[in-house]
Amino acid sequence: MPNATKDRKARLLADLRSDVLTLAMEPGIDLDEASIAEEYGLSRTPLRDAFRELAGEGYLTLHKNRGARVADMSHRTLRDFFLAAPMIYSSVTRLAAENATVTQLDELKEAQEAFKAALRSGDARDRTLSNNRFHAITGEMAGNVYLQPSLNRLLIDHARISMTFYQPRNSRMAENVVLASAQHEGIIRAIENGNADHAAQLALDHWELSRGQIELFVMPTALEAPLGAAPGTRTA
Amino acid sequence: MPNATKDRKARLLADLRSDVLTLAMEPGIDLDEASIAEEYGLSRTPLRDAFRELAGEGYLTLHKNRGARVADMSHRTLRDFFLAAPMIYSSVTRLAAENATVTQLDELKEAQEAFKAALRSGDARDRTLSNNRFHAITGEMAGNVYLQPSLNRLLIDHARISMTFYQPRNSRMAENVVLASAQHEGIIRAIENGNADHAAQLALDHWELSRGQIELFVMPTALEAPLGAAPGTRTA
DNA sequence: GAAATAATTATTGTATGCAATTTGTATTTT
DNA sequence: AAAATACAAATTGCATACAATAATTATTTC
Repeated sequence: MPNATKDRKARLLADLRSDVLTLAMEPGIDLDEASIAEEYGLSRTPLRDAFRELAGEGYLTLHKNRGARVADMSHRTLRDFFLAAPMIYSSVTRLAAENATVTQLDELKEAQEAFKAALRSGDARDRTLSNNRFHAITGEMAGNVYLQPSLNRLLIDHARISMTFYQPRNSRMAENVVLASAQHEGIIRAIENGNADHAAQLALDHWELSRGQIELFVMPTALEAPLGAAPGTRTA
Repeated sequence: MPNATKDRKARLLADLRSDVLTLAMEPGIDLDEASIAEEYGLSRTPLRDAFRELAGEGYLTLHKNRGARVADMSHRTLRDFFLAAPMIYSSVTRLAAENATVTQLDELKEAQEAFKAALRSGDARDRTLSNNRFHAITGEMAGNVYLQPSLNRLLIDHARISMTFYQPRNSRMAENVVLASAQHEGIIRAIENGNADHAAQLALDHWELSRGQIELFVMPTALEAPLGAAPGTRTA
């Protein structure tokens, strides 16, 4: 009577999702059916079912006769990400302002509280997951079945990119995270007031902040070492 | 030795996809596992696997302990469709012009030939499927993993909406289909020349034509009958 | 006779065993 | 010794059997 298989399957799904989002499972690694099935007390049938479900959502990719892998991330996907994100984020946030229900608004505020708590605790995993949840809720608010799948795929990789690039190693980065939190509050207000244009603009601002943070990491300020003088240098 | 189970599963997937796209399977109806499994000579395990796969792509929806249904279409989805379509179509076509390979371009031309052949034959099913394929190829050309899932969902419902609304019942509608074909040719040229801006604009034009066709059907010109004079009228 | 409850049937979800495919290792051949 | 082939182990895919859940029918109760 404790732990129905149904619950174990739900737990598996939730675990895999957050493990992928937080990079606890690295992009590209393949998942062993037998060991995971045993770990969760499930047979391989419902496990494979869960893999298919997660593959449909973009967390995993399935290769025939080769099993499931954590969805890959290449430099190509990073470029695709930069292209698609601002358009989808602003559109979704606009529609969220137009269609949000009071229940959803409460959920959004709740997610934001969790996000702030994560900032205080300094736990990267919590920060990523609560931020992910915040934006996923805006997707539910928008309620557009055609945009939702793209948003959710963006959110998966946004979480993973943040986990690699968002480890505040200087004050500038730390300030940005606080600013991001303030932007969340602004988005909440815009949605609450049904101000669609403003919500869309705030989403773009929010994206720009995130983009800047990522670029800071991808293209750091160059080292300043005089040519040919660096110790340990072998050839020009 | 003929018809490996693998092939039967592939056939099942292809059949279900085209049946959904062409409305041979109506939105909302539920699929019986046992009968379909028998029809295709498969056991229920690979069948359910196929259902999950198609659910991930948006063709079906899965309800727990209630099996699979053909994805629904409501007035709500129609509104969502009108909102999302122009943005996604134009973005994808733009990216297609930037990234298409020669192989993909050949496939696109091939799809367009099939589309024209379908116009000549007058077969609505062929027209819908070849048109669907044309636009799906532009999605592959764009190759943006974040936009593709939304595009594919749009294409599913675009096909279904076209199947209901695009049955040329007057010369205006028939002309529009020929114009749509010409627009396809324009899109091919723009992609071939790598003219992204032009491709994006042509995609918008193409969308507007389709939208107008749909509106013609959703909001037909009103009947002109004098008030109270219609035969068979019962109450005001 | 209508409503409610119980029993039956049908359908979906899971577990196990077997078939097929792939991967790694050992053996053979040049 | 290197390459190629053949064999063995492991992993994935499918089929059947069973368990659990929902839908239907029959029975009881008022």
